[in-house]
Amino acid sequence: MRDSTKIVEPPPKRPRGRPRSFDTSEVLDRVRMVFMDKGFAGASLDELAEAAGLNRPSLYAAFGDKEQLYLHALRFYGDKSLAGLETILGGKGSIERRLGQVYNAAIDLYTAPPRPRGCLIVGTAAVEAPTHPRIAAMAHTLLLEFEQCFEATFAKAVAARELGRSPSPAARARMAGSLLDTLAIRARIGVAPAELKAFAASMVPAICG
Amino acid sequence: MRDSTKIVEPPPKRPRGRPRSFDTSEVLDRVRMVFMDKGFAGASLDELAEAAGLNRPSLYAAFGDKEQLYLHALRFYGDKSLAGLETILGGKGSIERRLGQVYNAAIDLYTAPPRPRGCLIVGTAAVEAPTHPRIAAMAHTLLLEFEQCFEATFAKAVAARELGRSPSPAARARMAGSLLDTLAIRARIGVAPAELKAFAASMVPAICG
DNA sequence: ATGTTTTTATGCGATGCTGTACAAAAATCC
DNA sequence: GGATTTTTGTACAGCATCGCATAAAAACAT
Repeated sequence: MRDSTKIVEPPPKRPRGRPRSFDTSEVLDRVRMVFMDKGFAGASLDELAEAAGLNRPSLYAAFGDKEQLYLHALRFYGDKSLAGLETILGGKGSIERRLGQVYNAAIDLYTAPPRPRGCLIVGTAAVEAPTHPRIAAMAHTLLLEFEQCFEATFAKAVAARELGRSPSPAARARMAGSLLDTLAIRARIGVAPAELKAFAASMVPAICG
Repeated sequence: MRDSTKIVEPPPKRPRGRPRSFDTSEVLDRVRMVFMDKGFAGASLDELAEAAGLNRPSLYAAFGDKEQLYLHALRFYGDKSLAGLETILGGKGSIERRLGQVYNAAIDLYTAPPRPRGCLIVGTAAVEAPTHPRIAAMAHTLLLEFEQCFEATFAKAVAARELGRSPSPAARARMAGSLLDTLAIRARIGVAPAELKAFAASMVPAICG
């Protein structure tokens, strides 16, 4: 069934051998779910492979051992979350409105059915910090990136005379990031979404005040 | 070497059989250390027994299986922490000063050598929440008790005209408890104590403002 | 002293988990 | 079409872990 009109396709660049039967992003998403449910230490490779829809050797070949697989999932999750944060913070409306949207979106994710899982970084990466320095380092880096994103946004709001100089954008960013930590933790241990949203809503004016 | 003067000793009440060779509090403390290092899922009963200085069957006989052992350690840790919190908050000085003392003490504990371990509740109990409802429930209860302790203190400060009516003591308590969460998480992933203390110090006036 | 009760200590069976080896399958290159 | 390359699926060896069974030890009771 070869088409004779050989269009210059965007170089598909099929590597060489048998093609993979899975999509990397989807595997990392499914694997992340398992890690969020059971934690890093509590998740077995059998569960991970089954959730990913492939078998252990394929997982090992594609991502390495369990720690490396987790790091891949963590990086992927962090980047996606960061992109979402930037999108919301870069949107329209007052700084208070955008901050509120960030927290509502975060709480929706943290408490999404079928069960609240909180945040991968705060809820599962932090536990492993004492025993897995690389996980600790990546978690640390990601939280920093979140705060930098907040800080840049607050700095712009100050420049636009929407916020006062004090507290500094950095200080406000620390408060904003800190609030995300708490929401993630409390969501995971079962605090109701409505309660979390009420708390977040009460904190937004404090951060922007 | 029996003393003839048979003083009415506080009824030692030796139960009946062979006496235990360990002290419950000390075992729970040592076990807690292991749980804080490795997490609940990551800690093996061999490690726990060795750290406790006794063998597995004794652990099982005294506390039950791993989850029950963890729950014992968690309750013990929570009660001790709560007592420490009450002591500091019930002490002398302005509300700001006492709050500052709370955070400094917490950060010292969270970052104590040989390595930062954060808080048992936030750092290890939260992870297990989706898979161990009883752990989640106890963690939830403990965080509530912390907040109630804060709230009572703020209410007293309001009654003493040291704080304004708004934000409410409950709202201030949520902020105060939330800050502890963040400090515990960040300590565990390696943020330096000095940085944590600076952040906490900057938040105290915000909570008391 | 003998018996009873409770804790200790050793050891074991069963299960689960990790990581890899090996052959079949599916694609490209020549 | 045949060779090559990479992925897939099954199977397996090795090890760790959990929970308990069983016997010895250390106390009290009579």
